[in-house]
Amino acid sequence: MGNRTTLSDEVYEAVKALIMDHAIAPGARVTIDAVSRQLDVSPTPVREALARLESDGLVVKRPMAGYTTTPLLTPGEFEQLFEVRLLLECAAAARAATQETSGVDFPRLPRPVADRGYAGHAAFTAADAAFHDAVAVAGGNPLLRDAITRLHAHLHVHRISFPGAGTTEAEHAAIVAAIRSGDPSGADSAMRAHLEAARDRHRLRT
Amino acid sequence: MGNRTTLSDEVYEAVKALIMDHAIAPGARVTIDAVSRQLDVSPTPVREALARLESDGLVVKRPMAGYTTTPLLTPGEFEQLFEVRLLLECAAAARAATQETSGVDFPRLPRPVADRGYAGHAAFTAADAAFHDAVAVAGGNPLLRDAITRLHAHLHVHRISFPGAGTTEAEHAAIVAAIRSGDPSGADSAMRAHLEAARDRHRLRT
DNA sequence: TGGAGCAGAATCCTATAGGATTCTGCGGCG
DNA sequence: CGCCGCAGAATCCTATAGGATTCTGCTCCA
Repeated sequence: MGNRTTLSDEVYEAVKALIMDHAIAPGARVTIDAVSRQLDVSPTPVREALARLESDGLVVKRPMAGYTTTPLLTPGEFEQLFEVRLLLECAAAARAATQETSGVDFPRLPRPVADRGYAGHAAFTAADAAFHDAVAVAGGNPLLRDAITRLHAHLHVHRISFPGAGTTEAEHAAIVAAIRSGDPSGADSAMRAHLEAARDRHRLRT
Repeated sequence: MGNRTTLSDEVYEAVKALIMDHAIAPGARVTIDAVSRQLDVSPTPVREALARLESDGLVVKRPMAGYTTTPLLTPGEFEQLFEVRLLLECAAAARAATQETSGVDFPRLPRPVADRGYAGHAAFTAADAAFHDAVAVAGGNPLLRDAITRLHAHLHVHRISFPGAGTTEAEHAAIVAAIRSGDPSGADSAMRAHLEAARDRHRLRT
């Protein structure tokens, strides 16, 4: 079949989802055989997927002793993550305001209706990640976007604290408005305000 | 034997060196079998190493069609890279000036002797990378340091243009002086001046 | 009681084999 | 002359097997 996706890629996504869903506890061992049995594939693609996840910083390898998931972000690392996000994402938003973005679609968030359980939270996280990625792309600097992507900010934040809806959508709208009106410093400020508010929202729960 | 390094890691470093040395041309195909024969290992660890290199952005995978090295940076991407470096490394230098760094060793560059051979250039690149990494570490934000590392800036620059010694050592000394005297804005400026000068030096040769 | 030592089991690491897919060169046709 | 289709070869992807290393639990001794 003209399947354009390889088994290694599917395993990669599956294991990433397992980590995100807390199906694998933070700091727990990830045995290759266990994953291969659970997903009913051979160890080879699992090994390949774990190698990539290690580069992503989601698991760590100890030679001859297997992989373990990275522990949750400490409060200090949480602050460090947002410090880097402020650096990169504010710059991307400011750049986006100088670009032609009339045809760009900035995804909206799902309505923060009453708790839909885990699935709802996961969908919210995914939509928020999509919005931030859209801003990064609109910045027009692919290397900057890659640097933002490799932070895996949403994944790490999701692991420690399921996002609260709050006023996120309004903050997003303010960012989009500043970008579309061609106001770089306004976009920078709006993104900064949004990230600092999000940081405070999540910080409350730790 | 208590060998603390696994074959996959050695292959990873070996292939990275091959790319850096232009032993594998930019944009050329990297066949798993060829690498495994050349290094005299089985394809499995090669596959694992290439998966990691793909996460690093040094090779790209096309499903069912193998890996190819990433092409050289275009002039546009070169500018984008330095834009991100300015964002991250200036912030790291400024942070370093607020930290206790009396015991930190900032590596010096090798004397820019008339050695025009490849080994000399490679040593210069390695020493320059070590200096910039030391500044990133001194910044005290491990996540910021990781973001800088993942840019693989020195590797990409080395591929397109062997570094010219120039006045690099003097610029480095200015950065160290600002950091040690606890002057964040001075460190930021010094790093900015250094990166912009380096950018211009390399830009001349493209 | 607490720590060192050892045997068994589990796991990892590497090598090899077989089916599926893609790439390449050549001939035929418009 | 240029484009399409096809067969052979090369390559990739996955599965399985065997040797090497680490982890675990128990026993023994100070």
